[in-house]
Amino acid sequence: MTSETRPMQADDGGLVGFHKHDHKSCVETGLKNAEARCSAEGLRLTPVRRKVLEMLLQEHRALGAYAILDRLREEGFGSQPPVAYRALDFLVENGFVHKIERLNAFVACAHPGASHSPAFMICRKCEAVAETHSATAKGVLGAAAKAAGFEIERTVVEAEGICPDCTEKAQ
Amino acid sequence: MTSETRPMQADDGGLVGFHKHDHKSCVETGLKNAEARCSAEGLRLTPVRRKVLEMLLQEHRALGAYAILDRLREEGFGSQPPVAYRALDFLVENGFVHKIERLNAFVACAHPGASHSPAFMICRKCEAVAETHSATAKGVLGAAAKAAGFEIERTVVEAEGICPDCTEKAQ
DNA sequence: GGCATATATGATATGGAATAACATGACAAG
DNA sequence: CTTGTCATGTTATTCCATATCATATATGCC
Repeated sequence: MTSETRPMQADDGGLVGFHKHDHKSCVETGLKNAEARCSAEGLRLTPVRRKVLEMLLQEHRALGAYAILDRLREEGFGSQPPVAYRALDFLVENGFVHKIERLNAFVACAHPGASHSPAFMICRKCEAVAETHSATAKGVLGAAAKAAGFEIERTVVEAEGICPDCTEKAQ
Repeated sequence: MTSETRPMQADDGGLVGFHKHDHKSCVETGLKNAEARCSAEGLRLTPVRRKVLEMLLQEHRALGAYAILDRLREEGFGSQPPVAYRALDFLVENGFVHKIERLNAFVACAHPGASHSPAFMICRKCEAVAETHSATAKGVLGAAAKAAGFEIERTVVEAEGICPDCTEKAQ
């Protein structure tokens, strides 16, 4: 479930999620980062938004909107769908959170600040989600798009499969 | 949804890649192809399944499950969600149809028979969907995955933006 | 052909995702 | 204090998806 127990692996340039790492600092710096960027850009990281981001930073997996909603209710926030969706909209719009289309669920961004077209690897067993950049993939697809006269605004790149942990355990 | 109200036009009539083409033969060959493969592989292209495939071949855009369901009802088939979903499951499983995760909707495969990890371009204005192969994108992502020890089973590659038609019309 | 088995379909019910529409609260600027 | 703006709360609805069970139909075997 959690990433705490995963074996250490070689650095691969920014992939987060299947690696052992200092998870507490991961949450802290994530929140700090968001606060910094919000105050810099005049965005308002309100209590609900902050709470949702915190929840997502605590997991390196995707959470569905209704899972988020349940926790919001427990924490005394509003308990109706729009409460969660509005917070998520804000976080996604400003790059703090990504939506995993394959799962209709959300993960905290692992490369805060970096301008990115992210790509994801989703483990279908443990539901862990790792993020990596896909500038290259966008470039390749971009060529096809250019040839067709299609103007890309956003890309969704998600790979589904088995993470290293679950591969090991299966043996 | 919106795809019901958008009239089929002779001149934009099927955008397989946003190109003009003989759309009637497009449907015919699509069906013929499916029949051939099914009889070759011992699959059963039953009336519902065939009808759903035909519907999707007639549009080069994604149809939601409930839009499909509406038309099935009109044609005298069962009118409950599982009827549509079961047919779609069969068609997707056997590569005749793809699901567009971004839209929670379905398109007929434009490269029948080819073993592919498809990639899609989705116009957010007219909802047209073009399919292209993404072997390259998979290769690039595959490198990152291999480095991480992640075993890719399936990829979702979808670009959202504006198709050539809508770009022109906007001017 | 006639029967047993597997598969496909039909219908009911339910749950989860997402948004529309409307009302309220907090707060800053004039 | 009023107005405008933004965030939040609430209700209701739409759309996507699946579990379940009953019935029908095709297929393979005798």
